[in-house]
Amino acid sequence: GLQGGARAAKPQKELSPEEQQELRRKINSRERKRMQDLNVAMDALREVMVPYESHAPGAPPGRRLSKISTLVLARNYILLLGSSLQEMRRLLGEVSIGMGVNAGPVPRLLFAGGWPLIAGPGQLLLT
DNA sequence: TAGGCCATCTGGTCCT
DNA sequence: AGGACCAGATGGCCTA
Repeated sequence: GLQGGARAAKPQKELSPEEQQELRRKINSRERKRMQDLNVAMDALREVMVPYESHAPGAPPGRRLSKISTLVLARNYILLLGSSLQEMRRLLGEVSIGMGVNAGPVPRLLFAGGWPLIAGPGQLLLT
């Protein structure tokens, strides 16, 4: 019988060592391409995070963000945007109650200029 | 030199 | 069947 189960599908035809080598080369090449595409996406995200560069945990000024820092910081920033939106809606609600929907100045949203530092040095927490 | 970060290879599993 | 996705292993490079 088939010891260990018949799950592993064996190739229709046995491959010669040369063919095996060629197959490996193709698989490796695809994997490299996949990881390179991932890195292109990571760079695009990094580009949007440049204001963080000098604040990256453990990163001296001018140092590019590591992958992990890029992801953690991006997540934190998204979270911050979410709460900012929530706060903005709350303020807008106050204005419309006090002055009517179409009247009055729109409350100024105060952004501190640049990106808030969410994760300080040594803080790489996913919470 | 130890630790962090990274690219690559590899074998396994999942999906089309 | 073949490609995509994933995680473990390994070795190189760099910095404190």
